[in-house]
Amino acid sequence: MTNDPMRLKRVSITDVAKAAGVSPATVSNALNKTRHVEAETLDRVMRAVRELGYVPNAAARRFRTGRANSIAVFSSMPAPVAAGPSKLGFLMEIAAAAAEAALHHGLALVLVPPVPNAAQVLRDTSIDGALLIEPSADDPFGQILRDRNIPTVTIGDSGGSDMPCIQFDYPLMARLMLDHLRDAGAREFLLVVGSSKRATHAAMRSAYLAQAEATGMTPHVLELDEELGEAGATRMVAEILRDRPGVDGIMSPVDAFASGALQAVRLAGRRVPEDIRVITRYDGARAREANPQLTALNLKLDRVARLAIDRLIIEIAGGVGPATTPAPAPALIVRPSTVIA
Amino acid sequence: MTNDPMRLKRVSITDVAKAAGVSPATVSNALNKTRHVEAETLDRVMRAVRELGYVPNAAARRFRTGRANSIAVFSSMPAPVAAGPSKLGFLMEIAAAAAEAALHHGLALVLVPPVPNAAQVLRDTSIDGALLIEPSADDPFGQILRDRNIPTVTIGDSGGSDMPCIQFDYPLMARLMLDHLRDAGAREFLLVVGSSKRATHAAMRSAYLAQAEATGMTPHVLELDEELGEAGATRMVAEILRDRPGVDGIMSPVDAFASGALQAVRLAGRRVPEDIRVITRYDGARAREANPQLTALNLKLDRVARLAIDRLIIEIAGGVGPATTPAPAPALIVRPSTVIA
DNA sequence: CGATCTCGTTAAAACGTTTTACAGGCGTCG
DNA sequence: CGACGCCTGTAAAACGTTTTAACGAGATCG
Repeated sequence: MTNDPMRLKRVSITDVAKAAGVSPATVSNALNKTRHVEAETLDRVMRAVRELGYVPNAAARRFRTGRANSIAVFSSMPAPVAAGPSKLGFLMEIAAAAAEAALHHGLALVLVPPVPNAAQVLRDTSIDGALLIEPSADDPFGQILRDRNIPTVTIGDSGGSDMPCIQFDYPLMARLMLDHLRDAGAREFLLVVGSSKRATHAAMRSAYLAQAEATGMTPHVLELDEELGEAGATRMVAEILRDRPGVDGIMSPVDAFASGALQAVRLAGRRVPEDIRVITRYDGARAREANPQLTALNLKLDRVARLAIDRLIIEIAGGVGPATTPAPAPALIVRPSTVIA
Repeated sequence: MTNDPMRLKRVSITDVAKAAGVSPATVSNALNKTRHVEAETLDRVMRAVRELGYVPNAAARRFRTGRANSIAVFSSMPAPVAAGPSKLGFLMEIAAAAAEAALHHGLALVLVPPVPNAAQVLRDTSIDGALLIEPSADDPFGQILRDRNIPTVTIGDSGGSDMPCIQFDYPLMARLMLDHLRDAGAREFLLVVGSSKRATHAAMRSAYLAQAEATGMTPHVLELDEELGEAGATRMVAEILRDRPGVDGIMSPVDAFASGALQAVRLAGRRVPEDIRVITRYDGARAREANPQLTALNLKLDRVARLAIDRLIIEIAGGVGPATTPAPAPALIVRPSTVIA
């Protein structure tokens, strides 16, 4: 019924109007309930809609109203440590929960993986708002989103911008990891962070250094380009293990680095966790499938994603909301990489 | 520069035209390279664009051209067995790879999780095409997509429709699983399938029955509503294990069912794999994080997703492509749930 | 009873872009 | 030299919807 053989022109609101004997404006009002229309008229309109199989042109509507009914989720974490086809990570976990939450508010979620030409999404498709995951201080997506003033909520940390943020408690995360390493018996441990300007690295580093000073431990900080990914971590950590035989613990906020470190330990012929304990922050596929499985933090990303969507809705509506919303407290998940089963 | 204090009206193509002293049409042609414009004119236009900070209105463009520059990925697998915030699955794995591939072609990917109001995405946002994952014969999304004649590529099986398809080799999948179970020593095994009309269930069932007949094995098929998810599988499989003490193997195309079955075996006080071997089809988080880890198939979903995107591009362009494209052959991943380490 | 208000409806404008049809200039060919 | 074609540019239409301003009819009020 709805489409005739020769791929006819789609039926428009004026066709409906004509069929129902009313004006296009009335049809619009009837469908969107923007103004009251008399019951009898409404009925005629609805019947015409049904008979003609009218379905509103989303593109035209979006054009006219300026509302896109969709939001995007970005992450500037480079591919080697973020999502990859087989290594679903942070981004995808948030995307899954966010998509569901967004849909609940009538918004579609467009998924923007960390590839070089990702910014073109902002040029070629219209979105009402964006989620930005753990931006660095000089985040490229952050720049563009701000320039276009697209309502944006950041997840983790605002990266120094004034965008609203679902704030991770980085100090608490660091403390959980540090304390657990000590409790597990480590006395001299290595911190592996990324070299980007992300809050997670900075916070982890300062908490680590503070603790080192307090306990008199000699600090070892390895700073790694995130592009190097897991293999890079293996290589660099192996070097350190050779130079600093006293190291008996490794912590990293980046799961790819931790899992790379695990490799390095194995290659060095040391045992996990007996000789060296390894702990990471993000409990993703890498942590759970490592051998031995990695102790990590439950970041409760599904709840974080929902909070972010809720906050973004406010922002899009032009309402005023809190500059930062605290994320739920992370919880330690103890696994065999730090304690003997 | 780009936005003045009082949140001024966005600069449009006519503003640029005025500033450059040309017509809007020329600006359009200059930007899109639809026609040649003289070098000197082009230069004036580009300068004006830069100075005014013009950025084309994606919504208007999409409205005018009818191209949305985005595609959607749907799965009608109910939430209990498909993606969930913490159980990233089939859908998300394909989405991740598809998003990357799509972006490569200048298309954004909108992620449509299996929630009740998912169909509204088709009403409220415009898309050029869709990916539909393993549709059942009476798939609700399939219906709508066909009605609206939105170019669609199905993944796995076309669900009886005439949509182009990246075809899984279900018989081969079944054979790999059946043969491996036998090789691992199982002699009387149980097949757990969903009750929906999906090709995977039908193919698995018929291969199973054929093999049973050929080898003289008494067949046990458990058909389960997909909505029941993992817990439902545990309950029902437990019952069967009680009634049929001879069962020494369990296979299921659905990872949630297999992992539920694993629970049932444990509850029954039987050992995996010594007493009962368990094998599943989809190698997702559930399979890899189960205890013991589940033997499964590598479906090479990243390559499947890329194939699907390539095929969809053709379909959107109105070109003619193959009705079915074979997916790469699956490969068995042997894990402790079927053989002793 | 005239003025004012409310209610349902409508005509027309507006959104920003691409595209179509045309115009003028200039070179080329017959 | 006229006809024709090519090249660069432009005016105007078109896309389908929402929104604004206005309109007529009836009700209400002074």
